[in-house]
Amino acid sequence: MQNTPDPNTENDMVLRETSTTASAVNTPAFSPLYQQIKGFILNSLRASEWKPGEAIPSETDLALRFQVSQGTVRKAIDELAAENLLLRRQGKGTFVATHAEQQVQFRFLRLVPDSGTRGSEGPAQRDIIECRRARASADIAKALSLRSGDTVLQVRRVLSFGGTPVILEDIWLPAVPFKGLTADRLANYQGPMYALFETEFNVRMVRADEKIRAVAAMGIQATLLKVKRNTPLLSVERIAYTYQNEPIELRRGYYRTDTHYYHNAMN
Amino acid sequence: MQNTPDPNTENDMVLRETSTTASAVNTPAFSPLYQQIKGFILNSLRASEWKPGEAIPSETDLALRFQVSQGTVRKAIDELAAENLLLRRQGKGTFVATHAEQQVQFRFLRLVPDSGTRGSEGPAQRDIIECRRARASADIAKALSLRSGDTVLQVRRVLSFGGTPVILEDIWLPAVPFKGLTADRLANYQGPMYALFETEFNVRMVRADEKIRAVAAMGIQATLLKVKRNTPLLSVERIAYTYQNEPIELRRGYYRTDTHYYHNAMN
DNA sequence: CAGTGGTCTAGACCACTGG
DNA sequence: CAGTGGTCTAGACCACTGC
Repeated sequence: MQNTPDPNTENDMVLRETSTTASAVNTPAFSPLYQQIKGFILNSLRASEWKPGEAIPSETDLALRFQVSQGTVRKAIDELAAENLLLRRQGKGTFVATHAEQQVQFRFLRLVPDSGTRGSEGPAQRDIIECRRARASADIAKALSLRSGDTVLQVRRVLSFGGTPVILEDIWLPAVPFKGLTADRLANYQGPMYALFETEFNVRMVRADEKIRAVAAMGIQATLLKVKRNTPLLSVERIAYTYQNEPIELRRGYYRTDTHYYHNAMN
Repeated sequence: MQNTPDPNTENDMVLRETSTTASAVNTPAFSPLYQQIKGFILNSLRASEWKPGEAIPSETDLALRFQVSQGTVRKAIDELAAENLLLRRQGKGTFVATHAEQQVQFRFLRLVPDSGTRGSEGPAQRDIIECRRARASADIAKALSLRSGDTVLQVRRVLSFGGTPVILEDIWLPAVPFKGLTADRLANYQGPMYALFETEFNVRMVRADEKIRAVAAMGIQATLLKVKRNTPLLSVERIAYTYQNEPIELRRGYYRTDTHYYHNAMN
């Protein structure tokens, strides 16, 4: 195979067809090979062809499959690894990232204790206050790309560290992909909720957006977090996305920041 | 030049000397070539050999200089670009990142208005309330890696959007690198403060850590931000770092979050 | 030991910028 | 047009893992 891909080569795995037609105006739409391979891998991930924690085919495998050089596959995987979708382990292989791994657990939880690091307080105590089916209000529906009135699951829980309640969260999930989720299931599962979502519902959280505000604790919040009314709390509204930027979870959290702080590292 | 670097080759720019001695035990300390090149570039940046906004030598230049292939230089630059230290522009060159660029302005300010995007409210109004020399207290000194009692500059300012005060900030800077900084200089400068630091004091902010809490507005804060006492405010403590992870600024901000929110995008 | 990812090369060609 | 970064190749060898 020459340096310049030969358009006449057949059986070329559908790739390499960037802007062949060269018709009239515009439509350059140049898309590098590695981007196309990235797209293919992304599709396989989305289709759960390779599951979180499993290894994907080796670089040489994929290179053969796509009829490209290893370096090209490598660049595609590099980008996916940089986006935390894949995890490379030298000598072993490339693996689909998962929230179940010890190291990257609570990847989206930025609250850390004033002294010590996360985990130094021991495991969090998790109390499910509520778990019920409901109809999506307009704002919930909008956040989750649903229609108003669609069925959603609503979960309310409190996380405590060392016996002190620190986080109160209301979580909304579209009912369809999470069919069968119950309070029991949540309460009995060890490990992060997002790990449960992966193993039980084939939903992997890939990205999240948070809007953070300072608010005064209202009645329920004050009660559940055991603080006085009007205590300042951090309000954290999170929308989490799966592959392809589909919103799949809305979470409204209230954090006590008298013993913890929200940490944001910016590069 | 063969594929395997020949240790006998002379005049090799000090590079390529990873673990030649191969003495007794351990000390593998394998360091890839591209890491060494990355280190060299980092040193040049630190030494202000190439200034923010300027182009660094081309990839082919650097490859010749280090006697390595272009791909190796490329990988070094790739990583630095991913860390936002360099900025690649196809057809033009690779540039030292700067806070003066329109696109990446306010890279560390995560507060955005509830409606519209940042900047949609027009430029911020900046009022310098105070700018004075002081002695570093224990906690300030610790944050800036100084000794208690060392001279620091303290700046207090208010940022307003559409006439409403939204941000109150206290800023501490070590006096030495910022010699000559005055309230006038700050007040008259157009553009982000970090851009001023680059051009006037050769200090480039490269990374920052923020600790975020919800607090109740105290007297001074309430007055300057024109809110009632005890209004919940976002407390944002930032430590900004230059190259080599030297802390160079401590900033304690109080943000009103009734019309704005702190945005955190997590990958 | 074979198999994986990680580094490095030398060279070709493409896409973009500006004079 | 020359010069820059961006893509791609084919092949070599290194570092690490586990059987």
